Amino acid sequence: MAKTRRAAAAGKASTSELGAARRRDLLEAAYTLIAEKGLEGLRTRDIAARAGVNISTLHYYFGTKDALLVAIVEHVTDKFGKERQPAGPGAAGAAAPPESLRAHLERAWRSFQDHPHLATVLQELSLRAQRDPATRTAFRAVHKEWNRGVEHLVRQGARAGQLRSDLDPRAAAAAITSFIMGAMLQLGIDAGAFDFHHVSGEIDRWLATAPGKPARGRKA
Amino acid sequence: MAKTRRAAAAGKASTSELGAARRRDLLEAAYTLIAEKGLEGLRTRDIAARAGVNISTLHYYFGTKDALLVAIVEHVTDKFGKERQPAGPGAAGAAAPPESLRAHLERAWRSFQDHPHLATVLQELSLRAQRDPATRTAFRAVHKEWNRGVEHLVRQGARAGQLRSDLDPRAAAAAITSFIMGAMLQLGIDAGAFDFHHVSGEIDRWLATAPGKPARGRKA
Amino acid sequence: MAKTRRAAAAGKASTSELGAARRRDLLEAAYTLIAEKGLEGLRTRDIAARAGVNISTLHYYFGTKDALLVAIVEHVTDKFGKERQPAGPGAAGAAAPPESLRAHLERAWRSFQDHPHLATVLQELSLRAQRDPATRTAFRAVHKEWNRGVEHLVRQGARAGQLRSDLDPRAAAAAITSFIMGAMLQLGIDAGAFDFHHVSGEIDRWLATAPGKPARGRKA
Amino acid sequence: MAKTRRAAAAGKASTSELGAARRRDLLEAAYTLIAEKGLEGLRTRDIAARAGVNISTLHYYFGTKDALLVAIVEHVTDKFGKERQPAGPGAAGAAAPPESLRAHLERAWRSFQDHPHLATVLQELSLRAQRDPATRTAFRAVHKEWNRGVEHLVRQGARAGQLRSDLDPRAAAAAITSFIMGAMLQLGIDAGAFDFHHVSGEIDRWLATAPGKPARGRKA
DNA sequence: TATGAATGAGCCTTCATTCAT
DNA sequence: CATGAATGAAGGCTCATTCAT
Repeated sequence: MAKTRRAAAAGKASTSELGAARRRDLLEAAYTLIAEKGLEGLRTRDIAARAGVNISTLHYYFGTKDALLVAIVEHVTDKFGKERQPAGPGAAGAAAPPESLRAHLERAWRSFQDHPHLATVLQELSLRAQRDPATRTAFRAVHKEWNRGVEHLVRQGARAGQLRSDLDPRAAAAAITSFIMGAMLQLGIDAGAFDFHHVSGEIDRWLATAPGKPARGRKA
Repeated sequence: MAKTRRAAAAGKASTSELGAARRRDLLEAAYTLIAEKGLEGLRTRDIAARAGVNISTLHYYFGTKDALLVAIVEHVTDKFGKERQPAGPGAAGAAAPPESLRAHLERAWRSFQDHPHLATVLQELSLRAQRDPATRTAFRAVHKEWNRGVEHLVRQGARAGQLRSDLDPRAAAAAITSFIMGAMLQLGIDAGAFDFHHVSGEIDRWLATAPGKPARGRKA
Repeated sequence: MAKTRRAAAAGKASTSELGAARRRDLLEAAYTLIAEKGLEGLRTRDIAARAGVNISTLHYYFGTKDALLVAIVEHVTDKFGKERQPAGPGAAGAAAPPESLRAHLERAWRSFQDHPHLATVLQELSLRAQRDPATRTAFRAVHKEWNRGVEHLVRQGARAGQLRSDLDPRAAAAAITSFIMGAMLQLGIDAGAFDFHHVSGEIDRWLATAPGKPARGRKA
Repeated sequence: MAKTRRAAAAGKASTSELGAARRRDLLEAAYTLIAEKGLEGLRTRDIAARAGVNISTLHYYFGTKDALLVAIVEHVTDKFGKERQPAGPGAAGAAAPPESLRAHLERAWRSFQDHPHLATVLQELSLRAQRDPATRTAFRAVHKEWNRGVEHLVRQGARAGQLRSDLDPRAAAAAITSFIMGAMLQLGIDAGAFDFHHVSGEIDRWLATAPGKPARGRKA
């Protein structure tokens, strides 16, 4: 792998409804397996088996393992995007009350809770992105969009008086997204020693207008 | 790999001075290669080749690739530990003036700058730790020590009046270390869109007693 | 195959006596299999099996199927060279009586008779040489040497008064070697319709000084 | 391939005009690809692609790759036959002046020059014929016809007094056709070291009545 | 202590072929 | 007639590991 000898000749295959379904099945299978075994332990045979198709079918749809991996990024983007949708700038147009930063952190947390694989897969892909240009390109979009979303939240919070007015929205967003990613990493290493709720509460307090009392948690 | 067919029978070999040197050479070679190719692309043959020994020699010293990987964690711990030493709790006993949080962030940053491989290797191992118990166990120590170090810093900063007094030191430390790890990840994906200095400055401002004006940076 | 992704990293492996033997075994196995199944049907697994070693051993010694194929050319060169040795320019230095052209043709014929695979393998490689530069380079040497040998024969024959004096030795040699190769091809297609003895006798007669009577053969 | 699991059930399909055209397109595509990539590199998908049809269509018309290959022989026979037509026995009935042997060689040469693929394909099929009975059977006809044609030429030349009277027409024809085939092989290996014109001139001289002076060519 | 040689298990990919539409 | 989708059976190659020396 790694050095794609032949640019994926396939990928075009998804004309029919059924073809699209097969593609989704394969991507979903790959997604789950990445979470379970890591990219290091990902085998095309296993993907095909879990999707209930022959391994040749996988190549028929994606051509190459590398190509499938790139497609996975988009797949995850969709998954992840849907989770964060309510916070997206687009949703802000409605009369819906702006979501607080705290709520965003909570929802991000819940999202990872509900989709236990998401965090792992995201990290795996992040790492791969550092070495593989194709993955990187595809992955940047996710990050940009995510950062922009949080930036928007911060701006709203500040305007609404919920957050300190001296915040640099862009930098704050970068800090927050970084924190979330790092938190996932630490949780993976030592779930018992890291209380997401508690820590995210602390962060919220840093940014809040009225500095409430520090929460007394059992661990942090 | 993964399922070690035969528990590492070796590992005992490091009695002599020369043996210890060979071990170090191999570990250093592995360390560099992990940074360059990732765990996914790590090959025992390459490690041996870079260390200038036969591949059998590698197995003589480490028995198994898995065993070598565990040893790598300790190796990295040492490396990383030395970098952070001045900030370590142990160093606090001296009369040395307490380091500011800002300084810590800056130094962490510089440390990654000086050792460009460190961040990558740390991430790779973090990810592996999530799946491999042996790695996890070995890796937890690093994180715990690191978190404790930062916690100590926060406590000092608060006591010295440089940081807000209402901080939860433990949670703050967890947040900060998480941020640093996440920042490394984001930097790997899109170095151009992430200004570590600027963002860490923002964080520093959140925790500082006197909320200075937000820095006007080009990007964040 | 075809486009060697990685230039054969191996090939160096033949230091010891035993290693050289393994190499020879593998080449001999490949040689036989090419004759039996053709290059089209040549499988590395079969080669290894016939040589009585694991397929990995084959790659240990040759690195690539392509590399092995190039090595085969040299192997065949040796085989073929030994057969033609008496006619070689080098052998002419001795007091040995010069070999007649007829004798050369006869011996070439007997050589192919004794080594039934030789002709087939030679043809397969000739064909491959037209497309693969590596094979071509290695194969040109054989042809050049062969042509030179026959040219020498013609010159000697003319000088000795056995062959017509107006021959262009170089052109005659080219014609003769071409004839032999083409004859092998025709024999492969329709052995019953091609009597090598008879035809080569005819050619000999064309070049001879005293035009003897045409041989009355059963078929030609 | 090789061992056809299911005897070609198709092949019957060519009733309509359009069907015949499709067949021709596919054969022509296969013919070109054999010349370009060799039988070893011939892929049914490539053939279909070059013919502008789906790969299933190929199987609809020929059933099997093997069957298509047999059909190719006939296709080539036609092609080759048309080129040699003026020299064919059939054409001899007319009052057309008999073609000289030299002219035949020249024309054969020009034919290969004009149809650069022909020689290659012929050789590929010759080789295949040695192993595959079906191909062999189909291919023998071509050779027989060709040999008979040349034999006819020789006979005419002798009768007309242009060629030596002591020739064995059958053997001479076999020698000449063998030479041509071998020459094609050598040309493929080392075009720079083989001057067809010069060499065929030499042969012509051997057979001619009046032994002219050997041509002084640059190379042979 | 160190290594050259050898291997078993497995990986990604290819390709001729089939079948429902 | 023609095709898109799917597959079984390899095929070349890799890699961690072993073992005699």
